[in-house]
Amino acid sequence: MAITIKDVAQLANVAPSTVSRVIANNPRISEKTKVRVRKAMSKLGYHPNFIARSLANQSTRIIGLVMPSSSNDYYQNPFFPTILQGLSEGAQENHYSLLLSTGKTEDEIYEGVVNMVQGGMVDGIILMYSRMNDHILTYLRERDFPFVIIGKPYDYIEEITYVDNDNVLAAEQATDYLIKLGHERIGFIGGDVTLVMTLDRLSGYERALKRAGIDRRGEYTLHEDFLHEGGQAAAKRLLSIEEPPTALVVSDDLMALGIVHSLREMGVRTPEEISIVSFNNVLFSELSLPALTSVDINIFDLGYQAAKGIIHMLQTGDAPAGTIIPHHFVERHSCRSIKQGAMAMTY
Amino acid sequence: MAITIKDVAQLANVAPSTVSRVIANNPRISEKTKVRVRKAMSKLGYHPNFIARSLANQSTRIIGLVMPSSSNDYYQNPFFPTILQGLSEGAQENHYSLLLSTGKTEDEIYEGVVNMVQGGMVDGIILMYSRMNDHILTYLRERDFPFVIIGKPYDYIEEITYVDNDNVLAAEQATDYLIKLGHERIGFIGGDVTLVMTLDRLSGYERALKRAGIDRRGEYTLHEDFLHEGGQAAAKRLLSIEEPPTALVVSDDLMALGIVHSLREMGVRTPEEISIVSFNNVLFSELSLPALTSVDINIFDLGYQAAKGIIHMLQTGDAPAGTIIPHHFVERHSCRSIKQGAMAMTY
DNA sequence: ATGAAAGCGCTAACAG
DNA sequence: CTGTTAGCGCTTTCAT
Repeated sequence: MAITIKDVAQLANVAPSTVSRVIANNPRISEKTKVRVRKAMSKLGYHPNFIARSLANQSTRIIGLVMPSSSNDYYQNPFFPTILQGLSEGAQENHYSLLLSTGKTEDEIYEGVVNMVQGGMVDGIILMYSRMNDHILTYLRERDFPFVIIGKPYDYIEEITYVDNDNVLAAEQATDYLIKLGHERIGFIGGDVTLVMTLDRLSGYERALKRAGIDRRGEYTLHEDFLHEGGQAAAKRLLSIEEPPTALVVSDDLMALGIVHSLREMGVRTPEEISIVSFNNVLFSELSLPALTSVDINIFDLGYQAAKGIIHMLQTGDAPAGTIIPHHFVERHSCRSIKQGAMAMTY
Repeated sequence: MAITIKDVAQLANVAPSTVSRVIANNPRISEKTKVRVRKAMSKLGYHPNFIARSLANQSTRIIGLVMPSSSNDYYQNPFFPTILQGLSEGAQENHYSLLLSTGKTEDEIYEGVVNMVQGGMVDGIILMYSRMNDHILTYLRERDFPFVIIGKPYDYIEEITYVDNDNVLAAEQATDYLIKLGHERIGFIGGDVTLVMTLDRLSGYERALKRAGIDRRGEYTLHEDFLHEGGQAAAKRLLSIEEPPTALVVSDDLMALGIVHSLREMGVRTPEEISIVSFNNVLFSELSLPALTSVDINIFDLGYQAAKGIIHMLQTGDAPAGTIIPHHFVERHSCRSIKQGAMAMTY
């Protein structure tokens, strides 16, 4: 058995409650005894027991992290660790810890969250994604349990604290960029259609086309899980269209890389024959060939602000509204102008 | 206040301890009362409180995860999330949770670990790296606290439970491969030199050279943090050598990508002018240009087995020895043969 | 300024 | 088979 508050109390000749007060740095304890107690603590190598404290306090200073159930893809994407780094830093600064949800299927994850919440393991939850009709979100709302969502809520946006980019605007700008380069046959390759992020980027894409007076073609929009097939399916589909697009807006760098790769295998070169702009600007976007033109969404900040947000909620009790993290466009070498007479922008 | 065991007891007309026994599915309770108690539980929506249980049991069913302090690089590398996925799956299967260490500096991390351990927050620890003279390792050993290390222990290898690849052999094979292709001027680009993994790969590289009767040249071995500079520094250094290497063994795919990129910018093409074999075989190794020849070290398994290992230790009390995860060589297009008369192996 | 005592919710002897 | 009781280690009234 480890050193407890009682051992310290005994050595310092005070009551356990006094030791507790010293730990909390209660001002009603005289400096003298504080010093004496602290000496006893370090002499014994005392360390407070978190579990006991949590039980008494009804608070653990632990934040639960919930990942989407399509975890395989999520884990593979550099998006995930970066956001985790942001969360970690935000938590650390306020002396909070992070508990990971495990579980592969949606049910397993749901159950895990219920255990975390009802089991009193966490003071708050961060949902690392936003999707439509999410059971977990509903559950947390019903119980009125503090949570922050990374991404734009699908419903009840006024009542939920979230951290997000302006994905509609970002996608609109990305599409605009392609339009300015002279492209009209522009496709959109999205990720998981149940994620609000995907929907937002799609509507930004549509808005840009509309404003430019370009008709949107159904066959130019693809939504699938291309990570594992490395974009093969998407590439084939695109090339089978009679009038294939000359440019693509791709919802994610890794997907973009897969598509570039597959198209190349089928003899279509980027950016010579097809221009691509993608999202996230992860580290390898810069290192790939061609280097990817990408929208940097400040992934780290997304995590950092989410951590700050939930901690703020827990400490003050009030729920800040949505926080929008700025994005910026990073032009590299995966797009070329197809205006008549323009120079090719190649690597 | 939430529903407690007492509420259930009252409704079911039994003592709290009986409810506790029903939760534990104690065989000494009659089916009748079990049913009655369970009915009461679901009627009230009872959920056991983890904290209280942990305090009484002196066990949390939580495993602490410790990442290296050079976290920036670590987080950026797809290695990290994949290993986490393995850990997560191994934990989930046994109903354990994962607590992340936060903290950027070595001191912060150390303090975090001490809090986890002495605070009773975790039953065991997984060190996600192995480095020489690690304070944390020493601390855990001194306290005789259960832990598993991912990577080969630098010291006391007989006394520590670990999960690792045979990195020496893997690097030897990778180097052999290049030698067989006719290369003699082979360089080695390692990562953090305090990581045992780096040392092992270096010695495998040296062993292969030695066996082939090739003198090792000091200037062919580079150790730096190339992630952020995208390999610029390494590329420059290599090209400044009078007789630059014709092939490289690179300790990590992401680094390899950075070097390929930088060399390309300086006019040196892979694999035409320089062959590269790297490690880890992360997803984008296949998608990059050229696709990287890489040693697949089964990252997921590394994590999965580590989780299994610590849980086994916790449940049985005995400490399994080292587990070696097999690796395999994945030949792609980043190397070419330079034997006289041989065909170039290009993409 | 400090001590005594109750209690956070659960488990585990010990009785019966 | 089930109830009683005493903790797990800490916090927090309520006294003094």
